[in-house]
Amino acid sequence: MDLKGLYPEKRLQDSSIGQQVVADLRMRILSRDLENGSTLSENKLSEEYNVSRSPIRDALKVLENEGLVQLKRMGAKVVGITEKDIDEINDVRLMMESFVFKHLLEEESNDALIRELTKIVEMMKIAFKYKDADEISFKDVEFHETIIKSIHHRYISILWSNVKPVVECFILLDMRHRMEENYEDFHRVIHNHELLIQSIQKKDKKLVEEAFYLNFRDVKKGSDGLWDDPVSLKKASEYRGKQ
Amino acid sequence: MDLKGLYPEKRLQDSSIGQQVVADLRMRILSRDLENGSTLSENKLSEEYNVSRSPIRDALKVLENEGLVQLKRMGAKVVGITEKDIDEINDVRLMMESFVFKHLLEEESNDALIRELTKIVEMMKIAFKYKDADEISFKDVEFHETIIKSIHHRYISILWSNVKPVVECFILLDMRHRMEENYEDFHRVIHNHELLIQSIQKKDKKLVEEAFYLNFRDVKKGSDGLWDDPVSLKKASEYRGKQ
DNA sequence: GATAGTATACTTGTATACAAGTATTCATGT
DNA sequence: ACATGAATACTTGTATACAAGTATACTATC
Repeated sequence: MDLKGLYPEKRLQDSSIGQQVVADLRMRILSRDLENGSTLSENKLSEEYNVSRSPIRDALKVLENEGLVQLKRMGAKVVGITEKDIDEINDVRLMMESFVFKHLLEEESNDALIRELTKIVEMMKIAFKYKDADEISFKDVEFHETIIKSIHHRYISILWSNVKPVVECFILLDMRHRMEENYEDFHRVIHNHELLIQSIQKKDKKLVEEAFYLNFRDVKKGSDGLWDDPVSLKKASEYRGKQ
Repeated sequence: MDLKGLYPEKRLQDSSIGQQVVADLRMRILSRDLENGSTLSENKLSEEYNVSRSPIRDALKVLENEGLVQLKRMGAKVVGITEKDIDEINDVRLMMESFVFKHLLEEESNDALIRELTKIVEMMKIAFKYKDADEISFKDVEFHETIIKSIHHRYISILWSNVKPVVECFILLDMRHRMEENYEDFHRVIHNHELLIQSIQKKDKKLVEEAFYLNFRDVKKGSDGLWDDPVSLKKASEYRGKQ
């Protein structure tokens, strides 16, 4: 099988071919390696990846669910994402996390959650120290996932599982981009997460919303223009760290 | 192919076998025809439905996305839904529609939307007049979908598309149940939708949230106990109208 | 040259075949 | 009686084959 390798391969260790193809295609779409509006053919893809049509079919179905392709009568049309879509994803992330926080207020203690989040941020710092953009990304996603899952609300978890792959993918590209262009940004990224922990701990509704808002706004600012700039995107997608 | 036929067949006219199986399995899971906790085998299902494994596989993947089964190493474990899950679905529906309304406030005119919603409610009334529980259900779903899609927000639409099938399914069962047990409820169902239209028209944030809340609360009240009562569920699932 | 009709090369959806892996069962040895 | 281990019957994931349908291109006709 011939993946483009934009997605960290160690994360695909025990995955089926189908899942590997999904991860690869997703990265290719978000990084514009596959042009928006172009049409993917199951046959051509299966040739390109040197696998049969079965895993390709599976992959395209998953991508359709995520809104990255449209399965038409003939071929899968690449939809991809623009700057506006990133804003919209963050819209719904903010919506979901606000929802979660409302539920967090009803719990008697958040100690376990706080502890877990603190651990993740500490690991983010290590990843930052070693300039490992990918690891920072995964920890970032894990941070937010941990918050969401903490309220054990089945349907908010299902919603999250449907946006998570795209979020993960765009954070990966975003962080790689920052690592090259806005290195100092990471201090703020980490600071924002610490702020979030504090405000959750204080159960201060206003503070939390501010922290959420700050986080998503900084995310936007740091990568401004990235998603409509094919050159930066290509660079980011091919970034492999400095070590 | 041998479907159980719990899902209105006319809606499956041009669907692929895979899609038909999804709809059938979904209804069977929600109506407890397939017991929660039981394990589905691709082979057994393909025998039962007299189709090959391919469409069954597709179906199970879709159901996994919706959280109705868990694809384990051996077999698909039926998760199904309880009364609590219904509450949680309505939680996220309320969250999503509140989000949508916030965006609606920013539009200069909602006339087209109001017109569309009014049309749908009128059709609901006709469906009610003819005691067509299924058609009422579809119009109910269409009503909420119309609101959600009206703001042309890609990711809220994607989220909706992921919960829609389950919502549709549980509304179907719910309405069939009411048609037999709480017939008079429909007046309130329709009234609630009219209320919702009015409050959207007035752009009154408070009124809308009240209307949303009322709608979802009444939904809950009207079908209280249904989801933990296998007998009622079975009756509802087999309901075919009085004509 | 324009148009209608046909042939061809694609497409998807389904069926089937196969390989690799896992649970279960049953027999064997202690 | 109980543990160990091999045989069996399952499972999934992938590959391949086929049927039915659709777009494209070409040819024949006006």
